[in-house]
Amino acid sequence: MPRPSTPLISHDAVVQASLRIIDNEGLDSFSLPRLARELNVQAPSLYHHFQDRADILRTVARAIVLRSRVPDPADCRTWVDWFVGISMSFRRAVLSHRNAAPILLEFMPRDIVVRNYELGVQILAEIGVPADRRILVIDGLDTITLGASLAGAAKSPARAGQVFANVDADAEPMLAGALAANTRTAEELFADSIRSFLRGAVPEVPPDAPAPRALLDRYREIRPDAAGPLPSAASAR
Amino acid sequence: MPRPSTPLISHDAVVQASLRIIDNEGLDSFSLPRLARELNVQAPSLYHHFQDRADILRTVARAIVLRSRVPDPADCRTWVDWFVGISMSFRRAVLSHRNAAPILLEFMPRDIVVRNYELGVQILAEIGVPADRRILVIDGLDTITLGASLAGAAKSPARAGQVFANVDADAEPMLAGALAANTRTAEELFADSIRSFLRGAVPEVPPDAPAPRALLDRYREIRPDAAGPLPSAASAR
DNA sequence: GCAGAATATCTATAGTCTTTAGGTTTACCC
DNA sequence: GGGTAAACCTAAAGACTATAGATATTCTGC
Repeated sequence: MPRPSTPLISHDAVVQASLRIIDNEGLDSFSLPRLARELNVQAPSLYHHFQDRADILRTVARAIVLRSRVPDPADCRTWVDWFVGISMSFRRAVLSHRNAAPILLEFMPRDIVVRNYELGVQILAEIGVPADRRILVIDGLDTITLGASLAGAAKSPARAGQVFANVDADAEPMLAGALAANTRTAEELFADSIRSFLRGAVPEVPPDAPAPRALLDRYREIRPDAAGPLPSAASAR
Repeated sequence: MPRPSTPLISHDAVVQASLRIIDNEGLDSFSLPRLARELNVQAPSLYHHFQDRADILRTVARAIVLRSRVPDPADCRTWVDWFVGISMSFRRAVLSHRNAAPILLEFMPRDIVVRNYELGVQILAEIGVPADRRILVIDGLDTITLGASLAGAAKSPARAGQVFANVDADAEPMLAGALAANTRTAEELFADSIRSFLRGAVPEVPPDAPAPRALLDRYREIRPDAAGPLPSAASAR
């Protein structure tokens, strides 16, 4: 069955099929024969579209991260809202394919992330953060966001909702007590961590200072693809 | 050559040999035949000591994390020093085997980390952090530390020192400018991120409040193995 | 509307890797 | 000193990545 009228394999179909396998059967189940079967094709045919296995995984990683968005200016009353929004969007994108976390660690498309940080630095400049502290803020956010997303995704699915697992109330009484006293969900903890970090890293700008609206609107015109509503929180708790 | 007088394979020897391979040749080069060769042994012999490949990697992950220590009370003038110290110790332990980061993501020994957090919660209680906010602090620190360590380790070795790679001065002028204005090393940025987070998460306790010395000393007596000097920063920049 | 080139699939196969099965010799225990 | 268990071995099954080369279809230019 050589050369069909319409190609059986496309980059998009490969990404979708890969994510279907990884989401439903786990990363260990992903292999070229398995992926080929999902596409009704023989494994070596994939090499006509991708250089090697890593090339496929790189493409999958890009697709996951590309679903994260710069928040809609309308949703950002304060400058803090913007940073919390972009971080949550990334986190949800990662957690919606939690089995793919190891792929993201290896093939994180830094260029996509870096592109969005350009606007982040502009916002910091606009609201009055000194030049020598802007990288501290951006790097800190990058770290917290990536770390929380990957670590959250790596949790066993059963304990995905819990904040900490493996806590023994006998061996760690205070920690167990703190967990009992905690009222926040994992997602709320994440958002509050971002807010706490910003409060501590930028003490001279009040957290409820308004977002620089003109800047956000201008960016939206330049790169309409980057902005958009946050994906649903449904499966990303 | 069956059953030698002294065993050729031991858990410790396997961990050391594994790390030697992973550090020098990369994680892709690690395989049971390669490990067996390093130990002058045949691959299936490893199954007499470990259940499977994952069991070996789990053991390696534990060994890496076990090298992180609770800081020496003498080095902790303030409570913030203690949290910065424990986080830096973990980060250095991970970065001293940067090629092993994917192993840590999959096999992170949460029980070791959790054990140390018990003392963290006790410190927070002692200095007056309200019960319902203690998990926010511990979880935030956990996230930042794990995220910064894994993300830092995942960087290509050439760019290990740089804060951000892939920044195009034409496409991202403000970000490039911020990078130029940054005076901190990656390690200093990490420490400052921790301090910023603590300042923002615990605004009611001054960052220079003293560490609860009695608590730290008591813990050191109970678990002398956990405490100790930070490993050298030599290769963990 | 056809020849030739390029394309998209296939089959076959080499070379790894993980893991199991089962054999062999040495060390340890009573 | 004899039996059992430990710690190694060889052989091989089964899966996966990747390459080589065959084959039929579509596209291009005339």
